[in-house]
This record gives sequence, structure tokens and C-alpha cells, in this order.
Amino acid sequence: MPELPEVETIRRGLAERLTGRRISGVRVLMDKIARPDPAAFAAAVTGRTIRGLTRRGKVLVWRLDKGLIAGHLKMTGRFDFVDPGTQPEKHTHVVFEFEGRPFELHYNDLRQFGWLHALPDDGLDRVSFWNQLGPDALDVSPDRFRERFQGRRGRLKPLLLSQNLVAGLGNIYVDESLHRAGIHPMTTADSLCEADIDRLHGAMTEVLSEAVELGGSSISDYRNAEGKLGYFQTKHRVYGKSGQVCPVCGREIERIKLGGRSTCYCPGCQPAPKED
DNA sequence: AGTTCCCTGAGG
DNA sequence: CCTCAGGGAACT
Repeated sequence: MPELPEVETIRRGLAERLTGRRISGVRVLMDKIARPDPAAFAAAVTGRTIRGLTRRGKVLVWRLDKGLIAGHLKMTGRFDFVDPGTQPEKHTHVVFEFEGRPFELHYNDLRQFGWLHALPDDGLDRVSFWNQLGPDALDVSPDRFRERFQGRRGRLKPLLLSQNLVAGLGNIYVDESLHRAGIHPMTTADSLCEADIDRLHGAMTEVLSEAVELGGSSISDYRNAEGKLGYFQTKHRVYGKSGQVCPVCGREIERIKLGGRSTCYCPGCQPAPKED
């Protein structure tokens, strides 16, 4: 489940090895992963040199000398550097080869929800997902954050998950940010005062930047591009910890369903909002 | 605003 | 066998 800190960690790993490198060949093993279609993807990408990688929310963008690749890992997407000629694994869907054969890069995705989209330089704005993407969660000012949430009637958990308000948070970092801010996930945004929203922004910024520093959270099978684990999961206070004791106040962490997502919170640190 | 679907593997 | 996990699109 790569969210912002994991995608950022992967971005750094890819940038280190790929910047300045020329793609000599691409093999698409699962058609639906490569957009707009496998042939167009391979044609657009083959022979191109990678200038660098950027990120907005959970979307990775490879900047090429001509055109770009936008990619989304969804929950189980992974990039693996492997020796040239390595047999693709069961769930390897795209293989990149590079000039001089220093290594191959295998895109692996067990659930096949992720995608890689080859686009012309000005093409990102034509992808609806990009158009609707809010500002990056690590790049949004307190003022802008306040503007985006103030007065909204929805509950905070689904609002924070929706990428068009702020981009990059998933289930882990929403639960962790709300706990650090001391705000119950069912609270509606319009019931927060300015100071509450600022505190939420601060908590989110802290959680995300600490997670980036530790290389993200390795729960289930997340690895960075070098196959290494992240360590932020050791700092989780509520995510995946229902029934355990809150490290801050000692109350038992509870789990509810909200917007179809399992949601963990501490009833001590995050008191329930007044009834609707 | 809530539900369903996409997909596979893990766990009951 | 069933249910759950999850990001986001596409419904209702």
C-alpha cells in the first residue's frame, strides 16, 4: 500500500539509478498495465533517456528527453532492480532494459490495479486523474489546507482520503495523522475551528516527513526499489492496532468502518464528536 | 454520500 | 468455502 512516503522513497531510489540512463527496450507482459496500450507505450518509451523523476501525491512521473511516463502503484505495485536476463516473476508485468545492460527494472503488481501511462510532454493535463489531483500533502501550506477543508460537511476520514482535496494520504497516514491531531475520524470538517485544522495540518506534515525519513512503512509486501524495508511501521500508533493499547494514553484502540475503509483510532486521544 | 468493482492471496 | 485488505473509478 504505497502512500506518499513510500512513493517518495521509491522515487528517490529510481532517480538515483535511472537519471541520465537510456531505455533500450521495454517488454509488456500484461497488456492492461501499459497505457494507452502496450504498443504505443513501448514505442513512446524505447530509446528515450530519463531526465529525472518527480511525484505528486502517489503519482510518479518519469521525465524523459521526449515525453513522460506517469505511474500509479495503487496497493501492490513494486519496482525491482534485477540482473539483466532475470526471469520475470509470476506478477511481473513490465520489463525495462537499459543501454549497457547494467540492470533491468521489473514492474511487479500482484493485484494488477497499478498502471504506467506514456504521455507527450503536455499530456498530463489530459489525464483526468491528474487534473483532479489536489496539492501534494507535503507541499500544501497551512492556508491552502485550511481553505480546502474549511466548511466541508463530510467526515474527515473520507475527506482526507480523497486525492482531489490533498494528494498522497492513504489509510495508514490518515489514521496516524488524525490520532496525532487528537481528532476523531467521524468529525465533520465544518465542525473544526481554524486552530483544529491547523493542528491537523501540522500533524499530517509531521507524520509524513518522519515516515519519509524512515523510508516509509513496510506492512504487507512493500519494499523500496532496492528491495529494502521501511521502518515507519514501528512508529504507528493506531493503524492496524485495534485491541492494543494506545501508546499515548493507554486506552484500547478501536476499529470502525468509515467510507468502506477500516479505521483505527483511540477513544481517549480522539474523543467522539457531538452527535449529528 | 454510499456501494460495487477491479484482483490476488492470506486467514478463518 | 467465505471474508478481508485496499486506491480510485464508476456507478446509484
